[in-house]
Amino acid sequence: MSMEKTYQPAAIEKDWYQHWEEQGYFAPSGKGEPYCIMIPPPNVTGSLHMGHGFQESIMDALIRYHRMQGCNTLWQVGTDHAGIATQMVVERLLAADDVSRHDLGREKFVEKVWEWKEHSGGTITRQLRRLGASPDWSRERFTMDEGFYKAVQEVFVQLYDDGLIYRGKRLVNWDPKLHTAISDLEVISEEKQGHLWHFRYPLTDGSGHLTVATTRPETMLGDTAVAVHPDDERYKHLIGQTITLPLCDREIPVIGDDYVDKDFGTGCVKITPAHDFNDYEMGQRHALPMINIFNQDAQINDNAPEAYRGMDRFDARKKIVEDLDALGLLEKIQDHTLKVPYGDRSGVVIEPWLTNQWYVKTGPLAEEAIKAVEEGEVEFVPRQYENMYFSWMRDIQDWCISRQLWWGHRIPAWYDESGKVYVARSEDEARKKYQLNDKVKLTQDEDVLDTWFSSGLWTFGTLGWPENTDFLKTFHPTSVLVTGFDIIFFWVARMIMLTLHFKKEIPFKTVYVHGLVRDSHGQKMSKSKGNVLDPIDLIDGIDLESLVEKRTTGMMQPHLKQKIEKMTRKEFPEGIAPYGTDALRYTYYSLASTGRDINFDVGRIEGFRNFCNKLWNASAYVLMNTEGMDPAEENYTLSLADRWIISRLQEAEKAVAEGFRTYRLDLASQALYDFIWKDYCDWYLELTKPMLKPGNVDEATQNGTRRTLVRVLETTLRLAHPLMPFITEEIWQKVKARAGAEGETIMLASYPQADENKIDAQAIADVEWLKSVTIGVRNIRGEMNISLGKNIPLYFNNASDNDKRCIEENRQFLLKLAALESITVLAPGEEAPLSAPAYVGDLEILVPMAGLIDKDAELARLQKEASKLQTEVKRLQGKLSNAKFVDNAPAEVVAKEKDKLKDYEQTLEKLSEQQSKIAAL
RNA sequence: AGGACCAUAGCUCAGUUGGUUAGAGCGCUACCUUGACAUGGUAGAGGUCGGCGGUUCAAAUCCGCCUGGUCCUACCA
Repeated sequence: MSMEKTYQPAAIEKDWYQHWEEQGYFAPSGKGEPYCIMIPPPNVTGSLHMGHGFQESIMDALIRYHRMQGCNTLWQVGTDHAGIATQMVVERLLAADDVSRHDLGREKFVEKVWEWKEHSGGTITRQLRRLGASPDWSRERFTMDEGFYKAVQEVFVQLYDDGLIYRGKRLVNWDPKLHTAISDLEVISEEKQGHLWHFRYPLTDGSGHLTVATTRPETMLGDTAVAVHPDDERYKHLIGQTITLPLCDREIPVIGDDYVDKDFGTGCVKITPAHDFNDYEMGQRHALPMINIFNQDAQINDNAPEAYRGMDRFDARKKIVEDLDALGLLEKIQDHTLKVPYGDRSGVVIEPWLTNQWYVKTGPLAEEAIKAVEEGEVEFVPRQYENMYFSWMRDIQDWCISRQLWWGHRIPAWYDESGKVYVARSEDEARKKYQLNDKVKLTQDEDVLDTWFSSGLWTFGTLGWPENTDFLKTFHPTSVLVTGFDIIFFWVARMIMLTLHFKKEIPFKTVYVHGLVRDSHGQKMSKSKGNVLDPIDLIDGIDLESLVEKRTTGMMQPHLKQKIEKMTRKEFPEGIAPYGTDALRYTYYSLASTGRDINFDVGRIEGFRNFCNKLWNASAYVLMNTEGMDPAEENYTLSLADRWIISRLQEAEKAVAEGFRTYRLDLASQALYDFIWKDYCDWYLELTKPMLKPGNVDEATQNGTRRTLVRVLETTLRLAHPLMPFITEEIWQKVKARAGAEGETIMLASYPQADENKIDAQAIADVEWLKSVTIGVRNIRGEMNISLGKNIPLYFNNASDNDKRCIEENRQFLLKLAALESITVLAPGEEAPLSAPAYVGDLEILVPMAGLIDKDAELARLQKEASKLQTEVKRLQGKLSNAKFVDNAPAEVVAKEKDKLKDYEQTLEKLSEQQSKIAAL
């Protein structure tokens, strides 16, 4: 069974994936404890980015881990219909043919969207396969699925009947480009440089004027009051009087309200209840009229004076400032920094606008949702994210759930001709429910629901609710939700609220919150920064020209093109090498610690590609040395090395399990990496070499070595499989027979569990001894530039009984690992040749200098060692001469420090003896 | 304005309940194509753990303040 000289991921990944999928290995086994993860449904228009890659890799590791542990594992995938995003994509396509959705009409347009979805939607779920993800594809769901729509309707109707959904005319965040309301969370406020305009508003009685300051002059057309603080000595006598609003010639009152900050601006605020959230509330308090001055495009409407009608809001602003200036009413213009709200999809300034919308009354739902987390029913990992959750939940606003879009779940509400609303699952049901006869004409609400409304039902809606299906009974509540903190409010909070209300149970037991993937300098990856990495490119590799091309086409700001090109060429002069899926996944795991930012450094993936190659080549060695072996051979004895690697394996298994238990995949992956590279490859494989050399040891010991070699490898592969699925499967298939393992696939093989009884403390201690001695010799060789090709004689002096035993038992190992020509143990009093020394406790390891070592170089080496120790000795002496330390610290700690000091002092003494001996030459 | 998180080697990151000569990978230096692996091996250099104070016998670790960074939430028109 020969293997390629280097690991070639591209050669095996697709085949294995296809095989697994065809064999149905991803589906729940139907046996064992249920374990379920629901994918946070990515946007159907999306494609796989680094953040997805990271998240899916984590979920897949958790799923594979539990599947191998015998759980009945369901990982359910799907996408959400992303109302606004998807509608925009399709509209843009239509626009290319100069067609608008209004040309097509609603029904035709929605058909087009479905067509698009069939052909182009779900790119991301296809890309998921490249990551080796193992969800049950047969249960892939979409938020617009028929069954899911049923759940959405059911929830809407029930919430309405429970009094938790209502319709109301209120100010909403209106997107004048997309012509829809959006929720608070979809509004991004950005700090901008603007102005504060000071206008004089004349008092109606002609006795003077008030000066108001505003950042939005155009809204003055809708002013219905001017507010001052009731205690403001400057103005309080004016409360109750009126001013005549310039340009509109309307009389509006001066009111007192302690919302006004006396010290900001002029202390007088113009109040526009129809176009500002704070003014709206003040309007409610003072029963002010609301004058809406904008149409849906945020152009001035017919409620405003004729001169401004039809103008865009920003043009109107300019015009109004000019006109007021002409009237001598512009007092001054100040520079002013303010937060401007933008729509996160459209990028245009959001307008508070008065419309009829549907709302969820979140108060009662939030109360339960807070309780679930407080009482530990739902647990956040890391815990600190609970604060974020609580702070939002305790200050939650009612949730505007209607959207003026065509793509989405249509609101199950009907109106009669007088505008009275009837909520039911269908028009028929509405008639029955509200006892309406056929003469009443009903029309369905035109609006659709916020995508997150349906996403909120994801855990139970996708399992068949409202029907009580077997899957629902088995897998709900789900085990863990894996998500980014950016989505705690959007989604996690809403899922908890809705699921508690409808299922009377939590949606998931644990929320594992991971960080956000950024570039290696902590910058957010974005097209406009040109620092985007595509996970697929890291897997398959990409040449420089294609990468530059990819990063610089379709840019919103073409002027950045040159900069991005330069940066890309500098960072990736050779393009990106193909690293393979397992290396990418391993990189993700190594970064999955508790931090909030994940800085992805391409330098690290290369290291893990090398790691894959290391495992690959170690396996080649194992295969080469176990050819033709009988896995059932019973004539074997385990050597020290065998017992040691088996012990270390148990410890690695423990560490990996702990990493999974605490969601510290960085620690799990590190433990595994160290075990494979440092323990298994660097030491154990080297130790097997002298054992397998003919004539060195008896047959039973050789059998033991072969057995251990292949069995530890086989176990390690299973241990590593959740993290690196492809390479482990490929190798496992080659070694399983020799290791006496059975099964069709490593995916379904059992997961290794640490066995304390297999931890052999003596073996660990002995190998530690062996390593120390070897490293001592190697240090001398390395520092003295003695080639490893040259075998050297070695002397031991001052050996204890234990040292002598170790020397004897490890003679073969020592000869090989330290490349020795001979080993001599000096008897007490016996004179050693002049040597370069290393010390392991009391044991002196001596490399004779004759013909090998230069006097000055050796003196320098000894001096370096000595000064290191001197620093330590000084530190320890100081510590131990401090009575407070000796009196107060635990006796063990003091004893430990004393031992260390003694040890260092002795070594130091020997070093200086040695120095003077050599110096005397 | 309030809050969270972060600051450890040139770079990207670990560091459990306070006690390690503070670790890893990459990069760097020297040597090495040794029969698994040069995507490798061996050895080495490199850190007043952001700053200042405090608690303690003992602080990278706990507390306070400051500086720098990232990000939430709420905003003064």
